[in-house]
Amino acid sequence: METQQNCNPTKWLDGLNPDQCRAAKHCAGPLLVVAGTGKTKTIAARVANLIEEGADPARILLLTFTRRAAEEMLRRAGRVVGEAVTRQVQGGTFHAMAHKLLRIYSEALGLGKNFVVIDPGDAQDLLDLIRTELGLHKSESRFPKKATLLSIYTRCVNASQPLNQALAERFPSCLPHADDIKRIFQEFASRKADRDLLDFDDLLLYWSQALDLPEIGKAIATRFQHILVDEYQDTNPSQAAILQKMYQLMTQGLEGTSCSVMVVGDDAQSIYSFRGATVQNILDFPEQFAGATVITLEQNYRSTIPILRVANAVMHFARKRYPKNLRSDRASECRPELVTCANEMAQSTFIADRILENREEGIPLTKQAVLFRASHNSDALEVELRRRNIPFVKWGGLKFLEAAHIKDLLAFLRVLENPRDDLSWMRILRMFDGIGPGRAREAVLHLQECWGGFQSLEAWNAPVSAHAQLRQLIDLLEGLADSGLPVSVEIERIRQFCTPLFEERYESSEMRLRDLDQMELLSQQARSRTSFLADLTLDPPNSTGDLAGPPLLDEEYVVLSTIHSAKGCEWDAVYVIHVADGVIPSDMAQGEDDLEEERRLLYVALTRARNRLYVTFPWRYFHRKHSMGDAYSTAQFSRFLPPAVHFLFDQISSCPTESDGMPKLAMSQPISANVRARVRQLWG
DNA sequence: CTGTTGAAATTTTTT
DNA sequence: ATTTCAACAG
Repeated sequence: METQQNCNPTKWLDGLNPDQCRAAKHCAGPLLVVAGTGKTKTIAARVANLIEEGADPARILLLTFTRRAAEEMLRRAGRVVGEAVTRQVQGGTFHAMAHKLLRIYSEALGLGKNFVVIDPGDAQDLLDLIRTELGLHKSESRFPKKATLLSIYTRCVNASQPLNQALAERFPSCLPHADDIKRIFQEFASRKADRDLLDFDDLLLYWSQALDLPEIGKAIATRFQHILVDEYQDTNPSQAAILQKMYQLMTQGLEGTSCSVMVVGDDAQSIYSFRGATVQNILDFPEQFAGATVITLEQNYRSTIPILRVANAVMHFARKRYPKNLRSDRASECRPELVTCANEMAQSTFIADRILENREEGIPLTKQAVLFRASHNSDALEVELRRRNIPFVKWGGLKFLEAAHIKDLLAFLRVLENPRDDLSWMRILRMFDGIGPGRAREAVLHLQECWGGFQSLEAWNAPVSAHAQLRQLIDLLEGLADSGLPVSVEIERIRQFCTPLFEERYESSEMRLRDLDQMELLSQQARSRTSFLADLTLDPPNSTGDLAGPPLLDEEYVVLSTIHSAKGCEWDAVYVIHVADGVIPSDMAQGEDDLEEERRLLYVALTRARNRLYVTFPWRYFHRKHSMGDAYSTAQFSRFLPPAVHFLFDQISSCPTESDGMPKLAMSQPISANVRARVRQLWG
């Protein structure tokens, strides 16, 4: 490569251009790197460089957006300095790191030793519970639902906005209920505190608060010497505050030693404002961190020139642009394709055909991905791929943990972990005959008042229909409570207990029970129940598929992913489907800022492609909304791809009448028997 | 209060 | 298609 002449001939800096090299070798102080691509490489090189220069790997903190991203970077760095060394690097998401630190300092912080992290689903349930208790569910005008309540709450906490402002800006329809919402939130907060429950937002909040305490703050911050943060454009004010405090305390506490903070991001790729993220964090970095060095990486290493032209064209019409001149020297004859499909079926057919064609031409399935706005956008395609035996893995779809039966299982584990977790108690008790929300609450109240181990449940005046089940429950919990048995054994016993209950309660109980077996398998790797529960909530497996074990290296599959989940990834061939108005931008996006975020979302999708890019949309699509009359309507191409930019594409129109009679291509050679088996197992 | 039934409303993105 | 809500019988 021609770009390495300015670098030292040190191997971990090989292949970096001068700017990347500067970022990797930056020794002390704040550093902002604004970049579209080449970030992963730069961060990995910097980690390696720090270690080679003598930094203690255990005092490097690498904060990323997903755990997968952290692993990838450390894997790369590990190739240079050795895996044994990079394993010591502290890496993960803000939330996971918060959890780790809070476990260490829980007592000093006045947190219960056995605090439990609750996922957004639990938080919603708790909000719902409070809402009904306060009798707000039957007010005359429609009261916001639990999901809405949680997003309002999250917004207030993460953007540190007062409730009224958040409501006015993002949820104007809820403004009339402001007072009641406030009451719910107050109760929500105090109840979590009473029961030692922390939701995702609390994790950040507690970390931030802990840093304000003189002793503990210093102790936490000086554990580290160098902090690196990826995807900084998608951090929220709460995370920025943590970073700022951390750095301040580090510089105070480590006088004489050099320390650094590096953030990497791209304002054009900020797509998480719905979660409170703000691009302002990147823009304000030089002010918030005095003396910051700023490096811009303008060279795009990923995409070919024709692909980059399309991406740049999309951003060209952006209302607010932070000019960046992305260059590529990857010439190509191959122009992106803009495909109008007659309907969703035709779109699926087109994609499946192209995937196989590209595979014939030497692009393995693993280097191809289909991206879309909403997870259900791939429904029809999934049917088609399955029909043709094309293996695929879907990212970011239904969350495994959201399944009722998995929550049931976790409720048992949580009660063992923290008997004050009344949410979980309610969940368990409601499985029994004759116990509904009312009785369950009664029981929980009873337990709270006179807790003396699990047998206290016996003293509660339960309905006769549930007596036998309750007796069994007490035996189960007592048998497990302080037994020191591994989690997998606990799950095995719980499974036995649940089997008759599931068979009565659920339609497809066999499938659900098999899921519990998967959980048992998964838990065999866990160090303890505590860590098993925490890992599961902070880094949930996406589907049953993730539980079937790590995919083998020789397995071939196409990735189907929401655009959000595709962040930071790249593929040789990328298909972006459903690029229609109403999908991208989503009908939900109302305000101008929302629309701009949708535009960036499309930009992110397009720039995932290295060599080949296909943009498709179905012209006629089916409405589920009004089942009478007009079930079909016609769509238009996304407004972000106006006719003026169509010349950058090869334009194709695929008609159903043409392909109807044609023999469909199918996977000709078996890819590998175990993929088949796995695919069958997943969806059969 | 529970558990069932049927009608009505509602669909983004995720640590 | 799924979830939420109201109404009613036990």
